Amino acid sequence: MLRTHTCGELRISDVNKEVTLCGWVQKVRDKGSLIWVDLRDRYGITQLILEEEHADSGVVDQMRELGREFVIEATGTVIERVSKNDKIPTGDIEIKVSGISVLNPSELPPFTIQDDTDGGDELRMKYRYLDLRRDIVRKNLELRHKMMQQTRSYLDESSFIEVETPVLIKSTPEGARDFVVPSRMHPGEFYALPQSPQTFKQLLMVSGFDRYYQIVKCFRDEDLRADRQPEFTQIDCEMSFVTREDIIQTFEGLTKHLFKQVKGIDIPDFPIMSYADAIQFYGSDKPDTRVEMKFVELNDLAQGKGFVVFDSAELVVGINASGCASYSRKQIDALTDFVKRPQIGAKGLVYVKYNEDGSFKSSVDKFFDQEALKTWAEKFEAKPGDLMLILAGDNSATRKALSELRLHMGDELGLRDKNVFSPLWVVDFPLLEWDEETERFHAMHHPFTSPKKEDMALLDTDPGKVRANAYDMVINGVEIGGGSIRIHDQGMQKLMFKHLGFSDEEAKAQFGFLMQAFEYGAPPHGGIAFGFDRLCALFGGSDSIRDFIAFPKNNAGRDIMIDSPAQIAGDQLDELGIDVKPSAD
RNA sequence: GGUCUGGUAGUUCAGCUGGUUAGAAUGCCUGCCUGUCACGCAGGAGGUCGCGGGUUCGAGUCCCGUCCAGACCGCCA
Repeated sequence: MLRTHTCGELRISDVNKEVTLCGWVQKVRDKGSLIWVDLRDRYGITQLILEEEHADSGVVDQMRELGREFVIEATGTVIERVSKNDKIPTGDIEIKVSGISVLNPSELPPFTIQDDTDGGDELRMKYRYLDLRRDIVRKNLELRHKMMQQTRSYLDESSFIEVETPVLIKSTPEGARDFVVPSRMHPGEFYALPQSPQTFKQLLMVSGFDRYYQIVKCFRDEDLRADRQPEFTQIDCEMSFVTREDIIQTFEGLTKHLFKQVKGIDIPDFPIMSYADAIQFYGSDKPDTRVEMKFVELNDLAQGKGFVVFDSAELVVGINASGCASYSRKQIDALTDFVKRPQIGAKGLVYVKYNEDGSFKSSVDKFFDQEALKTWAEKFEAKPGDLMLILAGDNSATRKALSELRLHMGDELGLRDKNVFSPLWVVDFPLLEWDEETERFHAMHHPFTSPKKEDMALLDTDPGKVRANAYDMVINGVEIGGGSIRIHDQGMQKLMFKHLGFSDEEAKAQFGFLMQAFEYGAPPHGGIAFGFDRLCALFGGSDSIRDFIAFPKNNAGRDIMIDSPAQIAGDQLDELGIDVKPSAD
């Protein structure tokens, strides 16, 4: 070992020890006859000191030549500091340097290696290896590591077996776009990277593994977001001989275990909410329940009074913002602008102020008298001092818009605290969703999701009404995990493919191996998959998953450090039997 | 595919309704400093204002196009 200690471990009790430290030069402070160097490694910072008078002049010169991020080895004696620094754990001591050697000099880094770095995102990503030297980014990866260890420990103790499934698989037309990989040995044929190990884990259930998990990379060739990367990590799980309740119990347990072990927080049992309720009361299938403000529907009270916006609307619905009656005209105009943004697309916003004196002031006073507005307030359970915000229009678009407004008000009122965690299960999703473009149903979750027994009869009469044995875990408005009880009966699976518009031949070509497996004794089974990157970001208090991934891609799916994706050489293309069209421009 | 925001010194940014030689902070370089730890003090270097075109006597500033980055909508079984 080049070093005797790390830069984070020496304390006052180590005084007089001869030590050798290795690390990166964080900072040189040359005070003339006193020179300090902050030496940094993964474990912390230790201060080196040299007194010009009492030191070898060669060492002094070497010390003066050090630059930021030089890698050095320094030998010396641990001494107690004259003036201590209580901001760092090693602040009581420093190393009186007797010898120093530069293991490797460094170019001047393009940004400062500090928590409050002066570097912008693009620069940080281009020099990600330097960015990862920063404390806060490294801590995010340490958090990720801990989450991974605790996940494995919990699942291992619950008799789960981690099994690796292939990464080179087959493309399917359903769902997200696949990343494809050309095959050299089979020109014109392609592998696909898995969007999830779904079919393989179901096959493992057929094989009798009973409890499977895998912390696994998955790939989707879709547009990115702050919380979406083209390659991402799932905690993928499957269990046999279970009901929905068993899955919920097991993985609520995993989540509570992680909160306890990683954050030291005890989380009470998760509420269970139906998809229908989530949409009705929150306008979203992933409600942020840190915020109250449930939707209140006003069609019965607000329609037929001559206000054409309400009268012509499919839905009149609002929320009550507690204590916001004091909002100024300017603030309410800002809220109106917010809902009118093209991304939200509401036509306008109706407000009703419930003044402290018990009177009402609204933007629809022309159509509704004080008595009428009082009945609204009662329905909202509003109190004097509250502000009711109401939208009207087409059912689903209006709910969506009000959901955005609800979250916005939650932000304004400071209700979306990063240190508060509000998990819940959303269950009974629709099995099928009508797709206007292709004019057919497609599976909301995936085609292996089982319908609820009591809704089976509707499959032929009203397929859109059939509910699935599916569940999502939602925390603070983020979809953290989702899964379902699967179909294990080949007849049922065939029926499902039929409803999804697959011909027998197509179903066989795509998923024949699964249908065949179901003929050989498939146990009832179900599972769940967690978005691991999102879970880490949630635990780390961030909306973006990028800083919880060592080497993430940017908004356009590009890695600007290694500059990928990139073209490949012509003879590589030839070998693969691929012709690349010249680009359209 | 679309909407919005941004691109000016190594870096983070300011630069108003177009008008002398484009600024600040920080970083960097030189010198000074015996208790610094966001050290301090003095001095210095550092710019194709993303790129292309246009309007104008004159463009960092206005217009058009384009590239890059970020957030979002569509998309994400």
